[in-house]
Amino acid sequence: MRITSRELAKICGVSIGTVDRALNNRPGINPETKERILRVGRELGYRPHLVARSLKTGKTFTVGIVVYDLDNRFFAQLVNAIENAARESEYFVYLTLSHHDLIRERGCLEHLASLNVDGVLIVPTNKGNEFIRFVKSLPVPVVTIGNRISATVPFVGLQDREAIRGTIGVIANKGYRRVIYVSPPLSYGGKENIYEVEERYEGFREGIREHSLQSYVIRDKHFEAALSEAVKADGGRSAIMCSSDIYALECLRLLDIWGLRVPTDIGLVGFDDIDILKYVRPSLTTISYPTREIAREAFAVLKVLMDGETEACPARLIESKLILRESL
Amino acid sequence: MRITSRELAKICGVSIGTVDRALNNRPGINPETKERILRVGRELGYRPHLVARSLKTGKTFTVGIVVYDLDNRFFAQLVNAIENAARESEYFVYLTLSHHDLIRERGCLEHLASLNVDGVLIVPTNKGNEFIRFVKSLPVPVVTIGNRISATVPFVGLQDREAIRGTIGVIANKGYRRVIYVSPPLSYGGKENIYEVEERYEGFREGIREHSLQSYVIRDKHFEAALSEAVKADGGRSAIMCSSDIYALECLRLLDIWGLRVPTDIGLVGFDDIDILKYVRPSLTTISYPTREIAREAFAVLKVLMDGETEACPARLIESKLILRESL
DNA sequence: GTGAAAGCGCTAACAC
DNA sequence: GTGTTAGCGCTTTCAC
Repeated sequence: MRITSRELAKICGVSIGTVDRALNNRPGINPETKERILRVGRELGYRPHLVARSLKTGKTFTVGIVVYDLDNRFFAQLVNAIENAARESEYFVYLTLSHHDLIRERGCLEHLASLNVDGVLIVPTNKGNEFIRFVKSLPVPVVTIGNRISATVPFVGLQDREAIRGTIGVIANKGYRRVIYVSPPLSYGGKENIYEVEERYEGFREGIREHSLQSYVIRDKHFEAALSEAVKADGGRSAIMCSSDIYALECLRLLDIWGLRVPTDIGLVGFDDIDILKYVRPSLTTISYPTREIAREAFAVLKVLMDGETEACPARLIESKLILRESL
Repeated sequence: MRITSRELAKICGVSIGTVDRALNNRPGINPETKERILRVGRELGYRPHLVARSLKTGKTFTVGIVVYDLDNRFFAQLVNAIENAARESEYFVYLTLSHHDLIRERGCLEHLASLNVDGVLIVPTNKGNEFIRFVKSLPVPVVTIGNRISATVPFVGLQDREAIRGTIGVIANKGYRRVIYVSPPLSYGGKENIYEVEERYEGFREGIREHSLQSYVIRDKHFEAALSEAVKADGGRSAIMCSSDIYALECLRLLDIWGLRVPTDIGLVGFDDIDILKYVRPSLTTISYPTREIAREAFAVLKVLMDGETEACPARLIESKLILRESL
């Protein structure tokens, strides 16, 4: 059923070394011998046994990915783009899902290490010194995406803070005097890594300060009541800044129910530029999230590390831009 | 950095065989010895070398997945659910994307075979005898999902045909006299496997026949012009049946532009029940696509095959149901 | 230009 | 209860 290089050697009446030279384009082989071996190999459906090769060479040409899940569009696109980038460099990907679970995430990393992947790309849920030490103890290079865990661990992410701060500026310039910030927490208890959420919030605060605007912050998961109160409160022309498009869509739905028109009565800005926005009216002003670029960059950074660069701790911040549509 | 079982044995002053007994819960070892080995192993960060284990045992506890891409929600959810199902059985997943490319898909399968995965789950793009032979020649069990390639290859999919046929019945009962079927092709040239698309179309034709309705079929990729003509044509109260929600949303957008009200002027039904529908108004009547169930079932089927069942060629058709909302 | 042999880290069969 | 050994399929070094 499955033929080994040793068997192929026997069949061709040559040594296993010669078969290896033929199969892997190594020098020092008679072209005719090579041709014959390759032909027979093809006929017999010889397939290299990558597990055996890896054991010998120590390379698996595999990268491990750890993300929360793929129900989230962002992660799906990210993994998609990583697979593409990896494939271009002849790497294949092991996919593991952490489900935003601290223990499970560590399990994923342990397992990937045991599998001898050449590198790992992770959107981390864990944070803190102990985790940083753990990550550094792994025998493979790890690049974090989105949620930074340390300046000493390679990272690729978005300029979240600058993006929101700049957007608040645009909001101010458009004459809004008050911004309602909607950012339900991804997690409770403070154990999870919500670096990106925090960065966005910091950007909001900076923007508010810079432009002396009024602000109202909603961080409850069930934000309907809070939002209702916020929009009713008087304080000048208001805009809602959401930390993600999903919340913005939810706001849009609620505002519609309450009979408030966007952007006439109130402005609305999202974050992520998810693809379903084109089916929504009024069209949503949002901040782009260049997932593909992040994925490419993350793989590129990992590649450098996998290729032997051990001293560097690269970090890249990808720029995002405001996409002005009808809702602001 | 990385410690092997042989080194661990030396450090503990025992043989490698004893270490193996300790690490893998094998009988015939003094509990104290075992405890000591485990403790030292933990302290030194011993991690089993899964590549070496696989080479020896022939099992990798890995399944390969081949899908078009993850930008498509359906595939993302499918892969997500497969990863979950696999993990429950202690399997990990290799993810490969075919991008609906015939050659690349074969490459994915070849590679997965070389990697010695224990099984493969694939939503195939290829079809035809030659491909069927190729799939059967692989040294690992393969389960096809969605697009069937042969009754002799394990398959898990949806009852597409019955679902649409039944839906046409509901449309007829609601008094519609004419159904416009919108199903832009996924591919051209007839080389690609569009089994599911074909099944849906067959279901449509059967339904039309059963209920003696008028029909109008649109299969162009750019269907705006055709749809415009179709809705203008007279022929009694009409409903649009789309082969996927994405097209239904597109139709909704166009109908809105043309000033046609749904469902007052025209009915509309989608397929897949994608999650963004809740942000759309009028809410869309659609046919469910129980992705999770399909994924679970597919993995379950594969598991049986991986566990040694070689004679059977299981096939499962998952039921889907019509979800009545405002648009019909 | 080709062959022989060692060994990657593990498991499993067998010996004691 | 523990040790020894062969070998999974490949790559790589060295000898001829």
